[in-house]
Amino acid sequence: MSPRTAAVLRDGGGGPSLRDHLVAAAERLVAERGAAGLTVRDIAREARVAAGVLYNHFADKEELLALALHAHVRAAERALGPLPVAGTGGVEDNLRAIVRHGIALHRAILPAFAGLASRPKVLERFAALPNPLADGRGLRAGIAEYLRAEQRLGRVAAGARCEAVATMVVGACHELVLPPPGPLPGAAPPEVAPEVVDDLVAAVLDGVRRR
Amino acid sequence: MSPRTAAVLRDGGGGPSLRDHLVAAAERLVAERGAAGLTVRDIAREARVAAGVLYNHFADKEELLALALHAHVRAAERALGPLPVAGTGGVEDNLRAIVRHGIALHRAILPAFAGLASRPKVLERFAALPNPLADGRGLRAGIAEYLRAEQRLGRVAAGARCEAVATMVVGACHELVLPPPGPLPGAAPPEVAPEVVDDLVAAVLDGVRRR
DNA sequence: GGTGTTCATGAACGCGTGTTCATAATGACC
DNA sequence: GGTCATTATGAACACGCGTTCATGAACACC
Repeated sequence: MSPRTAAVLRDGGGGPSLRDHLVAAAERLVAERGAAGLTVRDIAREARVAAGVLYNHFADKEELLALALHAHVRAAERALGPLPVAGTGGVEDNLRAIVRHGIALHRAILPAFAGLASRPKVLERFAALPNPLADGRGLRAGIAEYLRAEQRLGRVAAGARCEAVATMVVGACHELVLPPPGPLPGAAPPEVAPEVVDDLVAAVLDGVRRR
Repeated sequence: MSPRTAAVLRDGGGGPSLRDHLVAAAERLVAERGAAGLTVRDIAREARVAAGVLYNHFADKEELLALALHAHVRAAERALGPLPVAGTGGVEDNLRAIVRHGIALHRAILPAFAGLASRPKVLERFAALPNPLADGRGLRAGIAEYLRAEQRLGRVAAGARCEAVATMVVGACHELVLPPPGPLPGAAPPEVAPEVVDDLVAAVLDGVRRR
């Protein structure tokens, strides 16, 4: 890209800066292939820019990847919208929506983070950014909060263990979306059948105790 | 290592072959640092052997890592022992034991697999080995089987969603053990307090429905 | 005791990586 | 129109990786 193009991208009052352009390119690749396998040259090629350019706008590769992951997560959250509000609708329907929300969030986000556990620097930088619902841990907090609110309204059992249930729900969503380690490690996480969601909700509602 | 030492290791009727010695060294490193970051030279150094030696005994690095992971998982399973048997003891105590089992298994195994999602070749080779309880998916099947057996005995509710509950339990164990993506990505997964286990069991038993 | 085979050694190769740097092209300003 | 500050370029660097190979040492056998 020529300096001219850069200037075009930079000025214009709110037009996208080249920095944003680079983050967007990285975000695209992160969504497609995951952040773990990306190289600086991959990102530069996607942005149609020489590799060295990145270092005019970011300290290093990790900073750019963290920003791309952040943008990706934020986009997913925006697309999914908020969790149900306690006191509105039925508890069972709300739980179903929550489970679907969790599955969709994990399906959208998990591949981007696959393999990142062994590269802590990106995760550190990512964690340092403002992350409302970042990594699913925020989702757990949101679900627990919803349950406690319903509990205050008397719509779920007074003795319910809200935190534990939230942990189980998030964990189940995570688990259902994890790709099986077979010979075809497809990039797309598996779909989840509606009956599975219903069973999950039923299990959360009723437990296993014989009555 | 000299060829003499190699011969010493090879013969002796049941003495460990150099191949086993290498797998054991790799297993040690896998347990300590995880399989993702290991290099051939790391493993060779741990085994006190030149790096090229590996290629006399394994096709490539992936084969050795898969075997090391396999050995690591089998060792963890052996150390943990079997799941409770349906019909013996109390259901609540059994569930507690199952949850503890799941947490311990994930704590022992998860770090070894951290970051491996982006390197499918190792996982493929690992999946091709005989894995009874390998990756936690087997644990899910075991828990579901236990619950169905209890159900047949009339000790858990006839309407209980055994598969869904198993998914939630495994997912919760996984979730509790996942290291928070903070500035200190310590190798050791977090401990889990006994009250958390109790809450989880209570949630599994009773659900959240208002009665 | 000589011969053949096995197998560890350690240096080397080829490649891909993140990162840097001198160069040159561009627009802004007087 | 000339000067200057920006900034993209693409070649280059240094490093670490998986892997290979000629060398030589040690044993087994006749």
